[in-house]
Amino acid sequence: MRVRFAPSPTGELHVGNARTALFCWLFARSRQGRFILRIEDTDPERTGRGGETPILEGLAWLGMEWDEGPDRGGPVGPYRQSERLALYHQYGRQILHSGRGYPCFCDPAVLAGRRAGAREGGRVPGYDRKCRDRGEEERAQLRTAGKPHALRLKAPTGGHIVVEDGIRGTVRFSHEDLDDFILVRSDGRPTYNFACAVDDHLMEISHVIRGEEHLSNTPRQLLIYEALGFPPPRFAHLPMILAPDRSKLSKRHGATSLQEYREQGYLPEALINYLTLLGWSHPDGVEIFSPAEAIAHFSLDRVSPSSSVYDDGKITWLNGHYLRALPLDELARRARPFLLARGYDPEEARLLALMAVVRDRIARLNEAPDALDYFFETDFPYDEEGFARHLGRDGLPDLLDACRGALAPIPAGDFNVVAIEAAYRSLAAERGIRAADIIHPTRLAVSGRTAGPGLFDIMALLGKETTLRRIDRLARALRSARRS
RNA sequence: GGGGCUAUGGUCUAGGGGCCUAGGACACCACCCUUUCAAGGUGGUAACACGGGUUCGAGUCCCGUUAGCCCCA
Repeated sequence: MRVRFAPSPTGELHVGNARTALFCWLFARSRQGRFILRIEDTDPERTGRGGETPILEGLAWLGMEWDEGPDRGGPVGPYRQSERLALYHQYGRQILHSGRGYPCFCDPAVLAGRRAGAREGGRVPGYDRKCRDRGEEERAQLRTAGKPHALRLKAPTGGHIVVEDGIRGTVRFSHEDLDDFILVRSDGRPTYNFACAVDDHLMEISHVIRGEEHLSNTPRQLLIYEALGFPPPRFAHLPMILAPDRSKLSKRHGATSLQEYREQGYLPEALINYLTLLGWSHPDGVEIFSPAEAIAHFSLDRVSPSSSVYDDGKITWLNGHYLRALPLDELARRARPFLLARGYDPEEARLLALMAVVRDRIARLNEAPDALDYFFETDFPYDEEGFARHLGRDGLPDLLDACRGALAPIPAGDFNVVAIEAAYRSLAAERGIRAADIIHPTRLAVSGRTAGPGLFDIMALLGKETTLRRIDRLARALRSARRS
């Protein structure tokens, strides 16, 4: 079993491509096969500045190790199409000499214009086969005249061709709908279909698993295999991933590249789990599982044929789940860079304590700096609504003074959750009020917020001195706000 | 314009003729827990695109329509 993932080096690994790679990988691993990486870089327009590095990094980040590829070689290299040009030319000549193809001298610009015209006129935009029946003499003449030419396949004109798809079953295409398409352009570059067929054969690919957008290309590739006398591989076309509005997933829908997911604090284990669920289902209906678990149960017949809409809510939920499942030190290790980016650089022990207190309240690592900022900032603002609400309570500044008084006797070294809570509960009891009546204003005082971790946890983490200072600060702010 | 693929709640899906008064997950709503917010627990709302067939019986098979997507580009 040999399966390949063949991305263009666009400078980023798109989620759709990542999912394709994932299913190829799962399939290969589930069948003790080889997972091969091939870079399709013959089209300069699709070959972005970033190149292939982000793609390799993305795959590695998700934990999909490949057995052969441009960076590590293998028995059937090279693994970049740009380094295989001679091969395409060689097989192009074979097709030409065997009479299964012919040189086409038509001007590409003229053909493009005619295609556009045909489309508007409501006619079939296929090639009219003008060069198909030229005599050898005429061809030689044109060639010596230096006229540039492309190589076209002499496609069958009657009957039909059948694609046996591993996910969709039998798909029939009529030969009439396939024209004499180009194999090698006049500038020497192979077309996608040609390079793909030649490479898949030479690389001994047994299963071509790719996106549904290539299903319509498959009969063309089958024709190439036939012309070359190659036995065709098996095919399977994966459903596409759509944006919430059912259009193609693009940047305006948020994160689309793995790099972006990483920057937003998604965990690779959550992403890979989510992507596996997009189009495949575990036979036992389980939704949370490891790659190893997926490999153990993976099969193409559990892949759904219909395209799926990417659901931001679900991946976020899954990420939160994995975040909570992480051992605390591991969570801290992963969160550290996100905190550092904000200039927060706590000691290890403190970081662990902070993460313990927010881990249930964040779904992505990049939320950590916001969730923890008041532990690092001193002049944080107060939540407006919260401040306004407390402003309306008579005697609150005095009550805050009482809170301070209740906390003051606790030695700084014993300023822990138990001691603080005891002090607050007895203060509330003494005054005959609910603990909540002092807890809420205190929360606003120490964090500026109305929501967050348990108040006693926050105070203990802040320490006695900072806690008291912040209680004073709010009391002062309330008093001056009431005066004005 | 032609060809192809697809069609179960808002979303991901289970289902491959009777086990379906259509199951699970996310989201949503309610309740519980609780100092807030989360997390967690419990419960709930919500779907077989439409129309024809085939069959004793169709979400499941066939045909058409519609819609979405893909390819020729």
